[in-house]
Amino acid sequence: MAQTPQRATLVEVARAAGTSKTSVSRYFGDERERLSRELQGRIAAAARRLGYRPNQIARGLKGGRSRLIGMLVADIRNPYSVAVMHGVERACQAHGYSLLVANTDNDPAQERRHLALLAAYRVEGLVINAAGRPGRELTRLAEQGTPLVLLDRELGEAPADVVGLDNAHAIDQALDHLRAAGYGELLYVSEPPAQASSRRARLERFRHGLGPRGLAGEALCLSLDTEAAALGGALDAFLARPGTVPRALLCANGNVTLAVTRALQARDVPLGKVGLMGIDELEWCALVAPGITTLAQPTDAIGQAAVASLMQRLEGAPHADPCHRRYQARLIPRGSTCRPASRHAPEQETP
Amino acid sequence: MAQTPQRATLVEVARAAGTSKTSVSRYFGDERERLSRELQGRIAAAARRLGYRPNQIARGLKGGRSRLIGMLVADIRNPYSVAVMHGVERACQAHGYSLLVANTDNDPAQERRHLALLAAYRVEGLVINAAGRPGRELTRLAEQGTPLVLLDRELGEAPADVVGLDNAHAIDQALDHLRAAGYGELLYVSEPPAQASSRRARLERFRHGLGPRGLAGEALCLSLDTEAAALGGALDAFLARPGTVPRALLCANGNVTLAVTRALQARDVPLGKVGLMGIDELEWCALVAPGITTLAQPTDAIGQAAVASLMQRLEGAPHADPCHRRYQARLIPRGSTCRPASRHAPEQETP
DNA sequence: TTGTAGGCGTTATCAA
DNA sequence: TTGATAACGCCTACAA
Repeated sequence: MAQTPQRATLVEVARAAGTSKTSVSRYFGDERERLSRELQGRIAAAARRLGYRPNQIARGLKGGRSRLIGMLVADIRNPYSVAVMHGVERACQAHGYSLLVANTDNDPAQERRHLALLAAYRVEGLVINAAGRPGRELTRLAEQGTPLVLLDRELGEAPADVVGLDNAHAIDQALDHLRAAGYGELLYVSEPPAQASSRRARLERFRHGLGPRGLAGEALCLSLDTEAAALGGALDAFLARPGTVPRALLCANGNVTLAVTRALQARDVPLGKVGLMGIDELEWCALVAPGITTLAQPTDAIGQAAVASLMQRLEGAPHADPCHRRYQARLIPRGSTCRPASRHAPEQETP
Repeated sequence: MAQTPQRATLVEVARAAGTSKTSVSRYFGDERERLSRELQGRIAAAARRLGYRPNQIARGLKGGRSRLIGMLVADIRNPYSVAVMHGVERACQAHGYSLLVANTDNDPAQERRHLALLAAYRVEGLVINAAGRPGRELTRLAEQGTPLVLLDRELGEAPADVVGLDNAHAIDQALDHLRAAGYGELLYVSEPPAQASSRRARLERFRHGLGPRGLAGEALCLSLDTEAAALGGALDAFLARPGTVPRALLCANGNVTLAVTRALQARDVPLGKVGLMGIDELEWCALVAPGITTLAQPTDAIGQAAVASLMQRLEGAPHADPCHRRYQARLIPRGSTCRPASRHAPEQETP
């Protein structure tokens, strides 16, 4: 019971197999072929008997290769973040890396701390899905040679690849869809754009996309955490406005869709009569009657692309110019954008 | 641009500050007070100038303390898992540890691989929310002194603490609530119980809890991945059964609730007339009209308790007997368990 | 208060 | 095909 067989080390295996550290190291490295069949057998037996596992920490120390990728996530409970993270993790694994995840809960202080931590573990690359406030820290990391990938936000300061949604096109898709469905007056609801470039990109495209399509509309930016009450008021005002043009709400992301749906339900507003559409597909969007129209992001592809980008710089051209990879959203039309009056065939899903 | 200032090391800082490795080590360790104010200043300046960050990998090598906690998650896209993970991560951080997350996608092969990986990184403790198939690996880890905590499943083979829901009491709460709401015939829907002890515990309690309450019912166990079609058939059969006793469905976890809700909606079954209740609170349960009654798990507390358990063994009594921590669910009554006919005041939420 | 020397488990560079 | 030996960056006696 109190017996603690201690973790076996390379030397112990070597001793047990009657050989040298070097050979054992070669066996567990990628040079197994250089060893005689017989030696291989002895080492294998000894290792199994002792339950030996190479110490990745020591390994990382020597080679300077931690085989770790870090990921900074602003909100780990956000389904979008998790979906992307899933793609990132699978891709890391496929490349022989492990993923060290740090959640910041949208707190700049934690962001800074976690960034330092990831640096301390000598992650070989970094996927960032957070505000990126500590631009200085990031810049230094980049200068020291750590490849950076930003998810859905540009930082300007640090040289980094960017992977994310084609925001402009996504907004275009939304506007086109809403117009085709007969809605003429829109309210765009977003979280504060200051914190993320993708929010700015979407907001801007919304504002500029109205006129050319003959749509009216305005944007509402608020923090879901601190200004929840304001949302209700704004919705009331929007819905009570005089006029007969059909109105619709466009939600800038999944969190907003959730908050708006709650607010509408609290007001007994039937979905569809007032249009509702959101960026980000969530598992429940089909369940809330009559179904909420969404633009689904290819989260898995985005995650994989992020890692691919890191790998490229890790193995290939570390100092190539930053590149952008923009992915297309997929429209999933549902009842929340079919006006009961003029219900017509829903658009086709983009394949 | 092509300038790569390389990462600074302890020795370089020492040289730059005109002192020895030891003092710099002390400065960044927990012995800053032993240094003269003046030396502290020199070291601080040099470190800042060089952008020095202690290498956690090297640090871990010497002391054998990686300051890493590992977490094995069966399905990282499951909101329950993520919620617990959130608690785990925060707790780790509070104790000065980082969390290395490994997602297995419910695949035993990946589970084995990831377990080996976590071991290779010398995680000091392990939180396990997966099938735990490789019992041998776990047993060895435990024998080698790595504290283990199982989330919501017992393994028997390995000595490990268990943290999770008080399954028996949760089922009791569900049965009591459904009976009080006037439902007399129940269908319990669960994923295959073979893979997790908590599923077995819930299932068993369900079966034994019917009689004493004068309820009729049966259980349906199927894999949501491979037997989705069977679910629809079983629901049809249950709903079409002759008799007038009000019927209700009890879902063993959030995934089941989602699948069942989809199936009911595809059949245009109004919630409430047929009762629906699920274990696990999900953000959309309030949104699907008339609201789905759930039993919420205290995920944050569970996550924190898991880490607390690890810390206790890490710092205190490593070989104490395995202990169980069971947390109570909180009933959130909603419209899906109010029969339209005999609608009565909803029960009070447990605080 | 400060410094010296050795070692943690591994890989890499030699030489045999 | 094998092995001795020196790093890797840090921590920790021990000594001054």
